[in-house]
Amino acid sequence: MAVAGNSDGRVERSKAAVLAETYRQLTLSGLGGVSVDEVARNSGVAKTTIYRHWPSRSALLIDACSRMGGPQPAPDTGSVRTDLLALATAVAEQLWTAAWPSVLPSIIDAAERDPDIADMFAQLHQGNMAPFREVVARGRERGELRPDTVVDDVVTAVMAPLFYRRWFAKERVDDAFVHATVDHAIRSAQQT
Amino acid sequence: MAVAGNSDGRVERSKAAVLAETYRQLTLSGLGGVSVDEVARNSGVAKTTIYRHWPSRSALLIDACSRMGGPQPAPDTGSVRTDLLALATAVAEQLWTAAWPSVLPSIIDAAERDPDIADMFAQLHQGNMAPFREVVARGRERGELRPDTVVDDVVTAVMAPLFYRRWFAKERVDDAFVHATVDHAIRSAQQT
Amino acid sequence: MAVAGNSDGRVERSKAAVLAETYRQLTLSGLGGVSVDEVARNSGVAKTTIYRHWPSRSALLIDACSRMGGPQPAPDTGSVRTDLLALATAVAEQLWTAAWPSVLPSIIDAAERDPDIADMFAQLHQGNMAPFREVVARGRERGELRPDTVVDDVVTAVMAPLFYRRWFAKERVDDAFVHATVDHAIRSAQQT
Amino acid sequence: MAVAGNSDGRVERSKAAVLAETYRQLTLSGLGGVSVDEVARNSGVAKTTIYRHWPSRSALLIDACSRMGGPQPAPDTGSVRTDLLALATAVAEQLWTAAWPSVLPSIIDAAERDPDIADMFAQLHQGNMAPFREVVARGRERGELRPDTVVDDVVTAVMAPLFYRRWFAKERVDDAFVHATVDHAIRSAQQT
DNA sequence: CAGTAAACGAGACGGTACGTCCCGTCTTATG
DNA sequence: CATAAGACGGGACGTACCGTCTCGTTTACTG
Repeated sequence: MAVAGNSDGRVERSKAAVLAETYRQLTLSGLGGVSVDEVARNSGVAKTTIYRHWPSRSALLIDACSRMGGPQPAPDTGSVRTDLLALATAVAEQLWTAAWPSVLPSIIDAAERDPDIADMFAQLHQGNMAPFREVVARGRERGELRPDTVVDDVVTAVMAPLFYRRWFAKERVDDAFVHATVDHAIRSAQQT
Repeated sequence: MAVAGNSDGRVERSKAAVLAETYRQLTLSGLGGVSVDEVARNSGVAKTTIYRHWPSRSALLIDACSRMGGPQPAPDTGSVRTDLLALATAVAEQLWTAAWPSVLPSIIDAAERDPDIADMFAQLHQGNMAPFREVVARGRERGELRPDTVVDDVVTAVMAPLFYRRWFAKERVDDAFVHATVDHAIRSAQQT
Repeated sequence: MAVAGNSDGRVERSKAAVLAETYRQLTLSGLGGVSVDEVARNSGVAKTTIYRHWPSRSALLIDACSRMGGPQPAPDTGSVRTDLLALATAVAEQLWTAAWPSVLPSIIDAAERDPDIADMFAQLHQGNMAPFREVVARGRERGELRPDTVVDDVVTAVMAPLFYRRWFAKERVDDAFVHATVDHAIRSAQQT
Repeated sequence: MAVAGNSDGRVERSKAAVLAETYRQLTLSGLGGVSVDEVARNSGVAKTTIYRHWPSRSALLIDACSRMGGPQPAPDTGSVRTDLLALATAVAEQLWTAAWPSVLPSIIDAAERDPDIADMFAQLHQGNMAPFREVVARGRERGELRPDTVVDDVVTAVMAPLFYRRWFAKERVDDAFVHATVDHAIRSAQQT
């Protein structure tokens, strides 16, 4: 029967090749720099095939984007501060060195007008923030933070300055900045 | 003499019509959604003329963007907190209601690869933040903030959460959030 | 196999439509009056497609021109004079009534500067003169003309006055003129 | 009064500069290769001024063309044959070496559709042929040619082969060809 | 010698064409 | 039935030219 049709490995191979090339262009030039023709040329997969697997350029971009920035594991040192510091330092490092952050603005831009992309980005960001939320939640349960602490507010307090510095101020953050930010965020959730 | 004479108003009229239409498209679809042909069609200005005034589509976009978000006047109530609250509330309001914030991500995206656009954006953002910087500097001089306060850090502490909520979390901020953020930022600069 | 398969008739249809419209414009306004955009508009074939089949406007013109003035069959009445008269009369008729002769000057003009067009025109004219050459050659073999007759000289003697009258003198030739010209040409090749 | 207004030499100077540059472009690229903008650039005369003196590009071209190929003086050796030979040899020489013959096809092409250009060309050609007509007429008066000789037919018989060889056959004519052609033309007008 | 009118340069303007690149649809032949 | 190959219509890009226009300056003749 071969109902699922996965027996023929071609589909997987095509999709993989297309996504790989799409990802490559994505990191080079952002969402707007991805050309279906170019993807077809460089991946060796025919344009027809691409449009068979993804209904539109947009869908392909969504698919490729949603695989970006694989999930960090949440550290568990027993201290919110240490955990958050580890996570924040890693994110700060990536924000200025990895390829994928340069794609974020174009995704956010597209999300501004395309609900599907907005959904994808929400999920993507949700995934990326998961370790932060987990670490904060654990800290609250351990009593390090006030029981009425709103997890997202703490996460926001940690992440927002990093993103801001990456894209609005152009200055790269150093360890001191990350430390101060994390301390600041925690203190807010500890104060009476 | 009067060689440079602008007495022929055609240039002004053309430029104005083009910039207006460009701005319109900009707020509708971001940087990537602006088409020179479309601008020509809707503005009644010939494509040739557009290219006579701006050497490239990019230059036109830069010009149009740099006129966005006119400068807020800096309030001076005698209290940093009140001043910052007023400014932050206004910005928060605009972030979710005005047309131009939806263009920001596309600008930031373009800036990621185009140095000219990066420069324009730096200047634009500089301009938009000026009142904040002024208000904070005044507070520091009045002794409301520690003398070693770094102005930009305070501004970052106020703005970052607003931007983060606008584009990463999709939740609109309320007055309570703005208050908390401003208080938080000020407290950091007051603590011993 | 059949790799090259022309089974998809679209190419043929596109090419035909484009060439037809090009020919139409050609006869109306000469080489210089053919506009690719106009051809695209009137033929219903997209400009992109036109440039897919011809690398440049020039190539399209060359292609369209080289199909002009289909080959006359060479008559064979057994007499050079009768044969030549028939051919020359037909040419004279066409020179003043058909559409394509009006294109010749623009081709000759272009050939003055563009070697590709010069080649095309040489071949085109070669084709148009073929029946004349054949008829003269046969007459020489039959002994009607001296054995050392240079075929091209006879053809020139017949054609040159017709062309001259068409474009330099504006007077249309009549049968008497054609007769005199042909007789004259033949006599030159018969005299001792 | 100063009605004629020619006292101001600027008009003459402008016209001369424009015509010179036009002529230069004309011989380089034919009628179609003349660009008013380019003429303005290279002549130092403003486009406005050009259009002040000539109502259209076409008019400028007509003006420039009509000054081409200054009038040959008609030789008078006392023999039609010698006179014609001199003239024909000179023309043959020019056809392959001078600059202006390369413009003729584009003029003829334009004449095909533009009556004004047709008139200009008729007059131009008339002027160029004048010496030939004069020489033949004198020969007829002297009795060298039959009294019922049609002048234009003799001129045609001499010129047509030269033009034909220049533009249809690409082979340059030699002295022998010119001699044969002239002899041939004269003989036709002598025969009973 | 001041005033006027023509000629001029500089260049803005709307419009059409050029040839290229991309998008998303389509048609066909091959595995 | 997935695929490669590629034709197709459509839209945008940035450049060149055409002929019209507006403006301020120079030049020469006038009163």
